[in-house]
Amino acid sequence: MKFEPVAPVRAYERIVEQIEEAVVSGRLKPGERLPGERELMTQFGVGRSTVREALRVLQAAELIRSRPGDPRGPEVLAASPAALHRSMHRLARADHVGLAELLQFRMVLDGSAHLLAAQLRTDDDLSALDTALVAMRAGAKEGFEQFSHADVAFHETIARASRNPLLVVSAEVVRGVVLELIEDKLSHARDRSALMQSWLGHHAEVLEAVRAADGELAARLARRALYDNYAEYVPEEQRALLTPLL
Amino acid sequence: MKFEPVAPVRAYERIVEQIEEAVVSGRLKPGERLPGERELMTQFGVGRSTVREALRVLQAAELIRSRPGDPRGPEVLAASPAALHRSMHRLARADHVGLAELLQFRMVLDGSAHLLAAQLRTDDDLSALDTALVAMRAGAKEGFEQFSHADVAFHETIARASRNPLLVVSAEVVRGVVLELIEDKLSHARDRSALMQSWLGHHAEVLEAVRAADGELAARLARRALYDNYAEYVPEEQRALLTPLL
DNA sequence: GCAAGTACACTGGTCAGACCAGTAGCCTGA
DNA sequence: TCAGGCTACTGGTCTGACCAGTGTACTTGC
Repeated sequence: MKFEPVAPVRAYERIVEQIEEAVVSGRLKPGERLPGERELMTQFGVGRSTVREALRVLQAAELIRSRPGDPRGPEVLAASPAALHRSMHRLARADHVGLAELLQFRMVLDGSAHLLAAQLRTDDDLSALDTALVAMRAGAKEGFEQFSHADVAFHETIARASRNPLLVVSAEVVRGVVLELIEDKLSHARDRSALMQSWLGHHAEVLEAVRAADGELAARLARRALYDNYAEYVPEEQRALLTPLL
Repeated sequence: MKFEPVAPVRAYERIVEQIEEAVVSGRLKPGERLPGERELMTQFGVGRSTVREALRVLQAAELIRSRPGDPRGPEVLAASPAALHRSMHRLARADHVGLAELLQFRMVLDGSAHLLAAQLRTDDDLSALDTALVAMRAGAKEGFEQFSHADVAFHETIARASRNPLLVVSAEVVRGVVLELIEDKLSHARDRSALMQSWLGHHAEVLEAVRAADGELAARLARRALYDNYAEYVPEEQRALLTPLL
């Protein structure tokens, strides 16, 4: 005979559960409104502070948003990767997850995205990629920031062409965290224009592989590009984590 | 001239920022204690409800834990993937993500985990995998639930051997969500023992590839095993999403 | 009739004070 | 020495209050 350990369940947690269930199950759709706090406290039969703590938790999870003065009540938000981004960022800043692991993960995700994109891409995807690459060439002349924006757009186009929202979101999150970790080093990079030229070359190659529907090649090129551009910021003894992916 | 939009900053958010900064920067180490709520309200110069809402947010982010009655105050927790797990779970349950996408993502993650595990595995990893496989064989005789447990353990051992905590967590989360989506169908499966035998065969093959340090083979086998076992639950017209990974 | 402006009811954010169940650690008595 | 009880204090919850700010409906001016 085995018993489960029990933990006291706080009132606010029960409220969070109920509302979260209603949101993720789709019974409450994005844009819809929750009753106001005073109404919720009668519906749940608790005090306002309890209701508020529940709403705080839901708000921190990016499920709802409440603004003072709005008589329509708290708004149910569309699912967004913001919470995922935050928790991954926190985890990354904590120990156990360094740049090496992040970069490795990004090589995995980006590589797979390229693989899938190359095999599932439509003509629309290809032309979107063409324009993205053109924008990168233009951005390279204007400045590093514009170039970065265009670069991000290119990667997002690839991810979208993979037809997998989880891949899109994860890749986006990991890319963001990686960039945050090295943006200071990147901004001190000596020869930015050489950097941008190198990236442009990589991207053009990748695009050709995608156009040729050669998934393996596109994936390998993408991973290689990440390695070439970022490995120098990874401590030397950890680069062994990355090389198996090349 | 461009101005940034401003959002009013709530008092509790400032408190969250300060404490979070102290935690992630390492100024507050896991196991250490925060002052009690009444003490915090004097330090921050706010009311107790404000302090509590801040603590709720931090608690939802798995940064602290507070228990009533403990005179030492709220405890700072070690960084854990629990929050990441929750947010990814929520995102995956949200719409736009069906079984096909989940399975595709899982094939990507598991495949990469196997690839890395095969190339980075130590002898300890190999013996852990051996015992996991033995446990699966034993579990197959006892019942489906024991078998499932052992199967999960095998996958987790692989993931850990990949040396990437992000991969471990993501794979675990996606596996959990996939299982949630099809557990009812799985429990109605006609011939469970044949199912278990098939899985056992797949795992043994994979293990040999890992032992031989053949990453490509291990990855391909792992993806193929997932496809063979789960593709039947994916609507036919969406299986095209999965085949590029085989 | 309609647009601009205003008043108001109500929202969420915050505070103060209170009560309760439950805990950690001390303190007592054997 | 140690089991058992005591107590001061914890976090969880409730009530009631005030405020700045908002959306709506109404009024005003044209």
